[in-house]
Amino acid sequence: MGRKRTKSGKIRLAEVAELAGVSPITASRFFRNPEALSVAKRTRVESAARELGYVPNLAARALASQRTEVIGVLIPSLTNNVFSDVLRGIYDASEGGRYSIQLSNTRYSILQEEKLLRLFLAQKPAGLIVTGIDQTTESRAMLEAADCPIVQIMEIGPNPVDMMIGFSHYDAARAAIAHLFAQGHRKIGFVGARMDPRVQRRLDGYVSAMKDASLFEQRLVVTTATPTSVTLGGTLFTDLLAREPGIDAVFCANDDLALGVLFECRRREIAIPEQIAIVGFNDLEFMASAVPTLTSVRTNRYEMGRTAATMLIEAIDGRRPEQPVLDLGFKVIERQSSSSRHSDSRPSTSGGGAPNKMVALPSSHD
Amino acid sequence: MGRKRTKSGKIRLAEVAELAGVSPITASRFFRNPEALSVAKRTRVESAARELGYVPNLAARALASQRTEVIGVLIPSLTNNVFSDVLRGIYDASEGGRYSIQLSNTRYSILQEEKLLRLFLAQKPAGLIVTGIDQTTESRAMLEAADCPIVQIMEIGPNPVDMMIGFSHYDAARAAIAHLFAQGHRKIGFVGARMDPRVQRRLDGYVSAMKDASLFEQRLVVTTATPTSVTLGGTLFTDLLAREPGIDAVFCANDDLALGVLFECRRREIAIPEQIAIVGFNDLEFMASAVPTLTSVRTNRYEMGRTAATMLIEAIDGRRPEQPVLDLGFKVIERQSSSSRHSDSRPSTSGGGAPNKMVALPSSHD
DNA sequence: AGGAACGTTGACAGCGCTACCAGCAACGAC
DNA sequence: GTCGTTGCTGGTAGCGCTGTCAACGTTCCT
Repeated sequence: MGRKRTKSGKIRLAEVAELAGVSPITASRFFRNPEALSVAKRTRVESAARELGYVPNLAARALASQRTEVIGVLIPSLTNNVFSDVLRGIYDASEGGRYSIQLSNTRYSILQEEKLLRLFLAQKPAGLIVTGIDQTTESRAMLEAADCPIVQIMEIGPNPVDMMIGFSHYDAARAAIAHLFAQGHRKIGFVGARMDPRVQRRLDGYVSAMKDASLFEQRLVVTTATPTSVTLGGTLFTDLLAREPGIDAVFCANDDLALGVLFECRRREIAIPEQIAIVGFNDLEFMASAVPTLTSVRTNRYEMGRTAATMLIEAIDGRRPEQPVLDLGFKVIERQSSSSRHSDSRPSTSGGGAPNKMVALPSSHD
Repeated sequence: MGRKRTKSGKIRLAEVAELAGVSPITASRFFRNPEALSVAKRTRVESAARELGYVPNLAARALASQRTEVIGVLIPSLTNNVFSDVLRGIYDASEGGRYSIQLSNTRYSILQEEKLLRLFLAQKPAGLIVTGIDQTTESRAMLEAADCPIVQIMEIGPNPVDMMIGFSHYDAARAAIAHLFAQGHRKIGFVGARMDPRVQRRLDGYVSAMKDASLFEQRLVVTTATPTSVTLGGTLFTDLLAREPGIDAVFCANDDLALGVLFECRRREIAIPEQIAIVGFNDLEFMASAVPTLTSVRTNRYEMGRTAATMLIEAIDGRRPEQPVLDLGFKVIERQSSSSRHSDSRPSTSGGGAPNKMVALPSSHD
């Protein structure tokens, strides 16, 4: 016969209902849709629940309702500052709500992503946030078949699975190069690490801008599959100089590399920006504080995470956004490392303070 | 009458059991303790499950077994590099296993931590990882009453709730100051931000080392509750110089501040280490690559996360570690920014390469 | 006044799995 | 030959909650 389980000692919904003098189902409704109850019963259930310290059993709820209140998040890296900002936005937006975040790390592998996706979908998540637009065809099929809202983050592109929020890395790179052109630079090198799809698109933007100006040369591009680091910035820049000593500017695919280039210039006593200009990507906090201050392309990472989670939760609750694809754009933040007007240089004090020049552009979808 | 639920269309354990020609309970055992089955049934269930593409329903499992396979992780910040390394270790160690990670951010508030703890414990997690040893008495009571293994990470101290892994921030700070003393520095300033309990203990270590040498002065200490940043390093250092222009070294409570101090010295044309030596804390990657390279106290953050999760999972599975408190120690990595032997300076090439001097010390518990 | 429409409530069964115990066969000890 | 003992298997009864539908009372309309 049956078991003699320890009954877990916890307060159940039935106890709350009994104390409140209502049926269990009414008590259940109180927690899911309080407006459906009469005010009298609502207050009775509320005080009963409080008095008993009732906490719903999520496992039972998930089993009975055939759905979970879990939002799956797939990101390629936990180390990269870029994703920690996005994550913070996601967590901030989900905090206090009924949905909990289930995070997994694809390590920049789309096969790993596919595996994790399979795992996630088997648990019927309430929603999914996935990074980028480069999934395996298998992953893509699973996402399209999934019966939950999905947000793709970090970039925008054609054929969204569902919702999409990000910006055009291609356009952002072109804007960075346009800025360098405007400052009079011509022999502009590209330094990139990891070469994940988004970095690749920044490279594509660089190449197209250079080709448009008939200035592209393959030897101006130095990339590696190695994960990014400040040290690597110095190494790649050293390679670039060896190949083409005559460069007058470097566009770095991210800010860590840019900082590495800055330090390498210091070691080699190369004057910035007089001899070589530097532009980074993402506008991490330290860029404004370096000596000289470093130009970068600002991206709205925290906002991206926050908005993605907000949109997703709205969609889960049945309020789909009017605008399923959101372009958060970017801004080229001009600082000393690429400024030809030296009189504009900021005074030699701690970073921050003086407003930076900005070139704001919405990225166009192509 | 009953409902006409859509039956979710998914394969259930009963179907697997039927195809394998065993009872559902035997099939269930296969997934939890395969050794308990005869080899014949084991293979039958295995192939049946594979054939049907069976995925266990975690909600049903959790409901029936009265426990979840969730490990709760409470950390104070998602932005801080320090925690992203720890997190990466935790995720790496849990990957592939049966436990999933539930992460929450306390934002350095022990009240928020208490709230989250209550939330977590209500769901009966399989285990918990909490940051630090400074919980509210209420939190402490909940942790002690919790019937799951718990690991406290980031530091070690007396009275562990259960397991503990970290190092002594106090001793690490003392070692950093001892190193500066050995290099002949005497007027050593302290720069700290956020002032969470661990930074506070680094300050305590600094104060005690200075007092031991009869060199302590209150005006050598500049701190703020503001979150840390590179820019803030410059600002605090500026304050420090204003108070005490005669300092010959700065101990920074973390590496971001140290980088900010480095840049501020550049702005003020203060020679490092000739006029002022700099020591940071954590040894983030960029420290080895800065110009000059920056001395720091290396902490084993990834290992800490990894080991914490591994220990916790072992404990959940009933194999408690012999050593419930683990001191991961630290190392003072001496680099140019605090080296009085200038001939030792590294050649002007990209960072990395030449081995660094190290002073390894296990932290003593006091 | 009769009935439709609405708002509110409750009974019932069951979501998919596992704890508990019992049963059964095989084997060794006495 | 009988009695444990061990190893494997299965039956039963839930775990705590919610979907479905029916039923009730009230209001508003014709």
